[in-house]
Amino acid sequence: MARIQDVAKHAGVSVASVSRVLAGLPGVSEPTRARVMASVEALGYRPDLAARRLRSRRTDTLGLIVSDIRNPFFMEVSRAVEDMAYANRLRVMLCNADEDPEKESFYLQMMRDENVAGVILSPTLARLNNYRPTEYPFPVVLVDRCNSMVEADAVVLDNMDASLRLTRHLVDNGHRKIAFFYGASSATGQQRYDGYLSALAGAGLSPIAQALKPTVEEARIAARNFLERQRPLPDVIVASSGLILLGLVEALRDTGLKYPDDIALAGFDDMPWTRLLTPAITVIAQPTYEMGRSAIELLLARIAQPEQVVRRIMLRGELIVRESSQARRAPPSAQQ
Amino acid sequence: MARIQDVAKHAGVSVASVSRVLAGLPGVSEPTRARVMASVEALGYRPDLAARRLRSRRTDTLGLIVSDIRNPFFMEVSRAVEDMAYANRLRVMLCNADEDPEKESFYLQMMRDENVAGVILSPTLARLNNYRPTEYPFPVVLVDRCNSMVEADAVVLDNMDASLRLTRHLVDNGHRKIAFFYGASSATGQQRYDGYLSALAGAGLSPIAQALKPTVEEARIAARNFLERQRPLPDVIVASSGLILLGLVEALRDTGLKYPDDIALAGFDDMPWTRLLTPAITVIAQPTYEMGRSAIELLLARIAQPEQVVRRIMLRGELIVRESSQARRAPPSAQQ
DNA sequence: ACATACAGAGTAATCGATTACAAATACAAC
DNA sequence: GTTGTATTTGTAATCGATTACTCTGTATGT
Repeated sequence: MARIQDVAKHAGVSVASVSRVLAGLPGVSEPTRARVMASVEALGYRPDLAARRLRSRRTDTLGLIVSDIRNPFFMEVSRAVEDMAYANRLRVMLCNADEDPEKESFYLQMMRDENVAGVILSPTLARLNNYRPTEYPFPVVLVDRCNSMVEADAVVLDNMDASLRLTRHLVDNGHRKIAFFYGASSATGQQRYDGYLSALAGAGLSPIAQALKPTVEEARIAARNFLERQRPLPDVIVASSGLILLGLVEALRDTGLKYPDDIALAGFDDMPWTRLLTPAITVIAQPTYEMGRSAIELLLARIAQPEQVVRRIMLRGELIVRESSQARRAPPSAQQ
Repeated sequence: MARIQDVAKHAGVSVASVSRVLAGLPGVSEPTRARVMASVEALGYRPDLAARRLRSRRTDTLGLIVSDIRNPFFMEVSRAVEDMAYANRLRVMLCNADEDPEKESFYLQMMRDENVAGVILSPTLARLNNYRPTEYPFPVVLVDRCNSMVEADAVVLDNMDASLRLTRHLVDNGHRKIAFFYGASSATGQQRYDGYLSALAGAGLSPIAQALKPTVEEARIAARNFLERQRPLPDVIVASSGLILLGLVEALRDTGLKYPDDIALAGFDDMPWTRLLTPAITVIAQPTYEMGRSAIELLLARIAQPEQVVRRIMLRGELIVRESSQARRAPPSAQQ
């Protein structure tokens, strides 16, 4: 492996000149620059990142800590971040905290150790609830999960609004007994729950809620129990996330209930299968790619300007109405 | 930030002793070890990774270069690798080459620059076809994609066998005109095509094949054209990957054709939606998690023993028969 | 008592870059 | 020709760890 010394010798200049050329700094004459570049090429020189980072105290690396990599939502967000990072010649360390505060802490510690330039984080509820920005030696942008208490750059969906619109749509379609299955371990689930409550209150209806861990299996089990025990059945069940929605669909399958006739269905996240199922499923689609892109933009801006004012980007979810949310043919509680 | 010097001073020992304690090397007395640990604790000392890596010429980091992170298959593989890495206190740099040889080269170069301990790679066809193990300064384990020419550690599905069994199942069910949509840009697609051909040859049938780029959109467009133009329609279409299968289902939806009555369906990869659709879809399920786990095991073994003999792990796909592959009620070309 | 071995601890070289500072050179103005 | 200024280049310190090597002091065997 050629070192900067070798390049300097080969080009007949000092290491400082080589370093300056490679860093693109001014104060190098054109002939020198050309000779250095030729030598770099000739020797196939590649700077040693460890040495560079040690001396310069910089790493062109970002951290991305998502709470569940299997969730297609985070998948899309990661992809957007990857794309942007690639375009900016930055490295990304992608970590999967798995909704586990301990793993999350481990990875945040790792980010410190790696001395990353910044982190994009979708925090667990525990962390968000006592979030102190000063705790981290690097800028952090929150993604997907944030609340109004927290003073931090963030990119989130307007969860309250989206959930409210989704629930109103159901009310408008004649549904009266509206159940809500939501992930209790994230701020997002909470906010969507609040939106649901708010819509119900507006319509004078009472809530039927079920908090659970936001995984397909948990949702499936909870929903199965619910569907078997709860009588009379509600008109419709709403899922606060794509994974929970999937669990619901599986539970319906398990119990032999048909939507939307036995019970209607709606949820968050437009996944490949939501429009393929028959009947297709009504959802709030999130602008996932846009969220990832915005997050990294906020982060890069913050890195460039550490003292900039805190910015929060709130994006609007798109309500996609499909067959699953139709009211029963002869709804007992609806007038229509 | 406390440095090792500060710890040494605080504990009243030399930096060498601190380093030895932290590395868990022998030759340190118990009292010294205890004092050092106490000082590390007291100062909240964390070793500087850049310095450590520069001096030791080691990075506890692995690279994982997948060809398409949106493909649920690679998603699961990544998760397995992540899990294992977390358990071994290793870092993973996850990169998405996006089926693009240029991006793949970029990331491999990045792995060199990062001086990673090893790489898990699902190579593009171009790279695999003139793969030279010696080209890389780190051990590489191939995952998902390999062929018998290549002398490299690898974890793959027995694609030929799986595809053969899937096709035979179709033949056994009375299908005669069997179309195959496959990804032309990966070794995997090729091998599955070969398995298909082999099964057809065994049954004295002739192939109807369609090579394409392995994305949902490409498959959807190609399938739509195919379904509109091709007459008579084949009895069944097989997709060589989950993404292509998804595109096929969408194309059927687009053209209003019903499976399995108008045309039957089967494919690779058991995704969340394959069993949820009605009719559910017959697939070869891959042991994805197991593949990721095996890949990292191979890699760690190779790192520990560089001169070990090359190993290839070939896993068996599981045929999951569902309704989508049933023959037509009154099949014109089947006897049954 | 003396040589030998060995465990424990310390000193200082080293990894390969960046960068502060000094030195050299070029060029313009007087 | 001298001086001053700007530009280009070089020298050497530095980042913070690891590790080769040296130096103790104690134990063991004869």
